[in-house]
Amino acid sequence: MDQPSLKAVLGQAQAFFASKGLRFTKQREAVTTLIFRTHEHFRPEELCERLRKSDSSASRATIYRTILHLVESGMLREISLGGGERLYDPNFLQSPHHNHLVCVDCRKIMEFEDPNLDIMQNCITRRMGFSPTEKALRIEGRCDMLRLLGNCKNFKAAAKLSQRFKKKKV
Amino acid sequence: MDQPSLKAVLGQAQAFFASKGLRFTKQREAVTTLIFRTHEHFRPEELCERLRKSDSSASRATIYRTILHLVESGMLREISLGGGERLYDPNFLQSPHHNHLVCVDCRKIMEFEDPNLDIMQNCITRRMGFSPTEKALRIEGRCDMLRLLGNCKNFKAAAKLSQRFKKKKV
DNA sequence: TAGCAAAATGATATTGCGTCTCAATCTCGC
DNA sequence: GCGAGATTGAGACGCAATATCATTTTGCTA
Repeated sequence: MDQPSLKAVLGQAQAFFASKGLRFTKQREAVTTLIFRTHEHFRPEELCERLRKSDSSASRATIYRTILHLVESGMLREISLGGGERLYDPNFLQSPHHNHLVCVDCRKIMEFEDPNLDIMQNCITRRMGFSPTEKALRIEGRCDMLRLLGNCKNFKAAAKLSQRFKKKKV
Repeated sequence: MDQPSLKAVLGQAQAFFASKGLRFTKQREAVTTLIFRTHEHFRPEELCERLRKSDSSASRATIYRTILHLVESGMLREISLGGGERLYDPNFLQSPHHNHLVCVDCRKIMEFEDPNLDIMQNCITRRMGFSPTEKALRIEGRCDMLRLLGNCKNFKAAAKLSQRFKKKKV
């Protein structure tokens, strides 16, 4: 799907806040802009960091509150990796039906769509007595980076590389 | 699948520890027993609580360490709900291929198996350049409890109920 | 059996992330 | 301009998980 311009996104956010009788303040706009300017998944604390580095400003409390609002609006969604980590995904505006494939080794996340999978997901959900939501499904796999590294002659180097790889926020 | 006796499970754990040159101490046995005596998903902190109430004992540190070992052994697996919560699932010994359906409202978890889904999962994983793991897949849905509660005449009561429902560790 | 080294434990400190509180500030409508 | 209600930000707080480290336990060997 075409990706909506930042301007359109901000408009949508503003409309949502208005519909709730809330104000679209400078801070909320800054946070929203920061979130939707790129298409990266992010951790709230990262966002705080990024905002601190930018010229705009908003306190941690405000950032967390704004995230909650945006989630409520449906523009932003939480996705959870293992390890109790919480990420947010700003990409549901472009592709409302995408799912996530997570690497169990390095936590890298790939997005994908699959209509057949969606159908099956709905069937199973109903079969179990639940009702389907628009929410994503998550699959785990192995992106094979570690296995490839394991084949290196120099294991030390491989280990180091894999460490760096793990730390990289994907 | 038949569920293995606790004795067999303990034997398997002991064998794993031995294979790693580790001891199967009183504490580790107590933790392992507590985990596999029931088939409930659990939070580490809950386990600490349960152990404190029992006649055996192990410190929090030991409990966390034992959990890690059991995960490494493959007998125990981490499953993640949303909200950064971390649960552990002791049921992969009986049904190695089951998946989880999680209610987005109350976090209730249902286990299910579906060979077709497994096949599709494998296809997608490979298509994306990953290799499949034995790891579970997670679907989200709505168990409809909240919707049903919403139909109550007495909304206050419904809200309270739903709160209790949310708090209940399922 | 005594003694040693490695493994294991447990009390405590520390970290990280998220929430809560509350006084100060802002904004909108009157 | 005024007042009510919304918003903000600084800091306190809570909780889960990890790290540290002195002490204890265990298995092995002399």
